[in-house]
Amino acid sequence: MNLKELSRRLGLSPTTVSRALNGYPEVSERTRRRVREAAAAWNYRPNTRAKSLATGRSLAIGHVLPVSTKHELVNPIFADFLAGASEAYATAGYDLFLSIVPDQDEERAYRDLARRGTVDGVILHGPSVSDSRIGLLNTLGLPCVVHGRSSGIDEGYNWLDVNNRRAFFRAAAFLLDLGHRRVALLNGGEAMDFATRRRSGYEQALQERGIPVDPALIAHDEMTETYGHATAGRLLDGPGPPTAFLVSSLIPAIGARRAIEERGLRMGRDVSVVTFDDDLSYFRNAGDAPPFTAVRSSVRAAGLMAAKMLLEIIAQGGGAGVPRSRLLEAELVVGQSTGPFRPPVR
Amino acid sequence: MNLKELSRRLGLSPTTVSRALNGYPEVSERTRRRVREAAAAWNYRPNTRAKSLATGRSLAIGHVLPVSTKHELVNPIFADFLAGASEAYATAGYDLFLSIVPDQDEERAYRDLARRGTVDGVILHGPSVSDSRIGLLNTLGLPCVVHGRSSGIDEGYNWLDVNNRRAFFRAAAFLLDLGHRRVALLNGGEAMDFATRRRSGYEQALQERGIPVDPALIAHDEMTETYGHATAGRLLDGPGPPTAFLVSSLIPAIGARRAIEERGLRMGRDVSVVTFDDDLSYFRNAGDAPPFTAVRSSVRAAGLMAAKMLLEIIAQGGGAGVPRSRLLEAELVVGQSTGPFRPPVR
DNA sequence: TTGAAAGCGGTACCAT
DNA sequence: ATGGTACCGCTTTCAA
Repeated sequence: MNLKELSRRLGLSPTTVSRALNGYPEVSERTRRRVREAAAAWNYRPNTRAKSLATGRSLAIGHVLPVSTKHELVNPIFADFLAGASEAYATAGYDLFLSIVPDQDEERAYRDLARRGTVDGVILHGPSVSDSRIGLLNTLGLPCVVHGRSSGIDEGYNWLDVNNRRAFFRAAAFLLDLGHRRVALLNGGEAMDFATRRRSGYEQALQERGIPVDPALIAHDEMTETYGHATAGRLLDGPGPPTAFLVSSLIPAIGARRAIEERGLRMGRDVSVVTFDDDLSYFRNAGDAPPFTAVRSSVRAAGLMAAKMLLEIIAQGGGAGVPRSRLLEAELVVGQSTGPFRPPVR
Repeated sequence: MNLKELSRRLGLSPTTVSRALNGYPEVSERTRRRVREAAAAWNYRPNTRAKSLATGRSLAIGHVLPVSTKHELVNPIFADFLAGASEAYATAGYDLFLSIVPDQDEERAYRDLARRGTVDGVILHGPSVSDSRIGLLNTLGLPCVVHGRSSGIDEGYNWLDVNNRRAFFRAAAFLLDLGHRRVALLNGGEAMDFATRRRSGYEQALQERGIPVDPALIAHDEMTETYGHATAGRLLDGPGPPTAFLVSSLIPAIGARRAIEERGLRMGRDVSVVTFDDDLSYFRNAGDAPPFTAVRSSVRAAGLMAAKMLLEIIAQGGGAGVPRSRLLEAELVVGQSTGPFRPPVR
């Protein structure tokens, strides 16, 4: 069932039917209702491709996700972000176009997206410091919202981020105030913008307490399970092992916990592990929202917000308006689950 | 730069340029080369929407993912499956549309997808026993590959699945042969096809060893962290607590481990936890591929295979050919990481 | 081997 | 308030 067919059955022109369905004011209410009912009865759905070819808008949003060629694994949290974004797209009648590309191909992916007219805008994931993609998208004229920020970028851009610095400041402060003196930081790759902010929060907490920052306790790498396992193991076996780990993501934390268990150490008693992923600490939330779940819900919410932001920008012409931004404050949910988080008494 | 523009610059007709670019044989090699070079030089990319409108094929595949309205969380493993599928689509020139819908809306999502001509085929995720979506897609004439299977469906359909039954048989047998007598099964929702198969493998292992199946040790629910935490806690606090847990997915396993840690029990010594997610056990793989990573890699591979299967089906007309299927044997990677997995000596 | 022209399924301008 | 028609960018007969 297409427009022509439907209009023939109604004895109307395609023009009128199109107008009726798309809410144009010049259609009489009687006609509109007739058309609406017929469309529903015949189960008519406009062909998206034809529609977007005619309007010039694709009614789709692209999410381009770089994956490391080295590890090929996707941050699992990403699925929740997409679920949140989907919700926004569904209500706005947009499709979600997903493009998972090896990181070295990413620039080409954006160029293609723009040239082929596949999407009306994109959400940019995993920004690094001075991320070149932001400028590229600007040049291409493709509206964009960055999930995260990119320090070093001068031009205005739209972003939604969590307060990584504050979150890690608070997490580190929490551990230090319990008496920990050797807190290791298992951070993300050095080029990642979030990693620099998290490190800075961690360092500030130490400095405010007059505790020297020990570079040996800070690690930067892609957040894999192997990385968490190897790094935690190395630190635990080395001189002056940490009594607590602050881990940037769930995945390396799984590895770190395994390293701890392998050494017969008790979680939360001999060694504490605090994991962050986006805006929530991996502490325990006493009752119904366990930590990982809480993180995931919040990421889902972030996806929803970012998508809405992008849709608004597109609705307003997509051009260079005032850049929008939103900073989600870190929420620290503290409890006692895998131990009291206190340092062991020597 | 579009076709018309490009052809004007070349002094050729759009027809010839189109033919040259799409590999039609009737174009002279000289012309073809000229066109190819010009296209590359001018960075020409055909407009996907126009192309698919003209050809009737959308050059896109849809992944429709049902999410529980209750929990709204997506199985994180899903991101890896998508990454694998993406790889197949990228090489074939296909796009990936993602549609994450509340489970009660799913039927409408499929109908829309088919009618609006958004995609040439879909991959169906999370099939239940006697899943009605398979028949629906058949009716709609939308080529489809099921990730998983659906017992109770008579008509032929295409699927790719792991050997859940055998995997859980082996995992349970492994624990029982170490001397465990009370092995709890934290399974997925009762309606899920994979859950029935996993349970059946688990039960067979018990029966073969003459150990009665205790229904109190078997739990079925959506695989959330809360579920794992609450269920494991309840069983540990109850009469005749299990000495081992066989958990169907990483997420509830995180909860279960937390319940164990909270009770001061040592992982792998007082209580063992074995997690499955798709075709790999959550045992430890000694060196460079830690368990969770191994699982994810294999899911990625499954995504790649499923996508290739679907693309072949579409290439062959998409119609009702001989249904294809592929059963991935479970791979059991055993090692000692969070303890020897032996039951505690009483 | 190349080109002209008629669609694909809509939208939107210009008439009426 | 409704209809005719020229596009949107590409493919595909059909003719030359």
